[in-house]
Amino acid sequence: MEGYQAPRGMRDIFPEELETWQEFEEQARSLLTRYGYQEIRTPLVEEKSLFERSVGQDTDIVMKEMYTFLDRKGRNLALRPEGTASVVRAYIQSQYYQRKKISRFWYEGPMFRYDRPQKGRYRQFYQLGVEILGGKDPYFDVEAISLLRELVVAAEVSDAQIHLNSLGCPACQQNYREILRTFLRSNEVRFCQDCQRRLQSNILRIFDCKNAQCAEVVRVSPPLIDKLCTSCLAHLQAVKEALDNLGVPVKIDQWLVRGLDYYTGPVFEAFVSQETNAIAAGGRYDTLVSSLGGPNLPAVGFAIGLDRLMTLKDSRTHRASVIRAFFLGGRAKSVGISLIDNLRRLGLAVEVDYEDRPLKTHLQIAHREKIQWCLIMGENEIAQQKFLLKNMETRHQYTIALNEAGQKIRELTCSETASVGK
RNA sequence: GUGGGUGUAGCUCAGCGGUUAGAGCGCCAGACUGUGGCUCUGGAUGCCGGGGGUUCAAAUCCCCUCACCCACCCCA
Repeated sequence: MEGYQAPRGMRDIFPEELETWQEFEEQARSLLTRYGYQEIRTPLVEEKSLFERSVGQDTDIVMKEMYTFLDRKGRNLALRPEGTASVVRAYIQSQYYQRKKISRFWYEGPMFRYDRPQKGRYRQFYQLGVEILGGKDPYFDVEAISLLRELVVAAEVSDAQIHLNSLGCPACQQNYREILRTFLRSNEVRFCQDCQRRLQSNILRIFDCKNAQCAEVVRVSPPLIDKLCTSCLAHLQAVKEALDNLGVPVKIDQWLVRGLDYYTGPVFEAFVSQETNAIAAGGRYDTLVSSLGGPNLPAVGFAIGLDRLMTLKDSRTHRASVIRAFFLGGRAKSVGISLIDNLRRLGLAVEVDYEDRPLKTHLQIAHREKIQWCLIMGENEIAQQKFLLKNMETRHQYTIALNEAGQKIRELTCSETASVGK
């Protein structure tokens, strides 16, 4: 009652942490641009049924994890639990496929799932995703996977491992489910309760079971990869070979399956050593566009879990790049404020401490707050039409004439910041 | 959704029926009137997550609730 707190599983991200995010986002944006991807922004809210149809009626996401609500007109809406459905919907709605043969989109933003929170798992979490729409060639899968790898590398986390499998086209999948079901039926009694259920609902999920007995049965069951049709197998092999040639390390993982229903071909997940959960995942979804009412166009994409990735990325704390200004005495304050006003116009970042404190205290505060540069002005300086610029790290202090402020500061802060290193 | 753990000062935690709730770090003030990292001296830390109950007495025991963490389920 007394104090508000963020809803369960949702959190605030403060500037110190955001610095890490922004560092990555900068890299990512540059990388994505170089790969020819364009940003797309879609609503956080969509019709609930969009996700039911795309993600799948029988998935946990749809069955128990969606934030749904009726709006004032009684529309059945949902907070997006993932990004692909929205992008595909936007693509179809705008008939974007009429403008370009191949569309390469990327997006970043919050997703919502009513999960039980854990470390690196939030009810509002952030994904950076990529979708290639309209491309059938295996090289599109290759591009997606190598881009994923580049992005993870850009995050400077220790080496990522990418696992690759193929779920096969709908025909393969149906066929394999039957084969697997028949095989596993004979061992049904040995499965745990969860797997008994999976046998009915989502049979491929049995591959993920950690129960030792289940794992034993799974180990001897016929691998999906052996049951792929020639075209699906060729596609997977082409992807694997091209990745090998490119020097993108991937590991075929025949037990890899995905939780969303729309995947139809190669699927992949990225892992990093410190974490058992995947930090990114994706795959080919050749039937989704048409099943959402669009033309029959193939597609492939992936999403990175940024919350997870960012906890692994080491955050180097550099000194604030902003100049801290403070003044000793009222006259200095009023002269100083018009000085910094000019400096800002020249593009310099300056923040002011307007409080009247002793110089000593100002410096202490600046020191504690890891400020790199202090701009100091008092009566003595005013008398000489000058001010002081102090490098807090080297303790060097420069006396600068008011009329050459901008130029001098730029010289000093550029050269010394660079030489000091970040 | 299932099972378990933890909530005490800004932070890390101690106290686990018995006066007025503690330590370290941090913070504030002074020594030091316009020059920060050290030192010394002094000071404040707080609805003991919230609500209810048991008791002469609750941070401590019980119930409920909220949040976080861990393992499942699932997922990124």
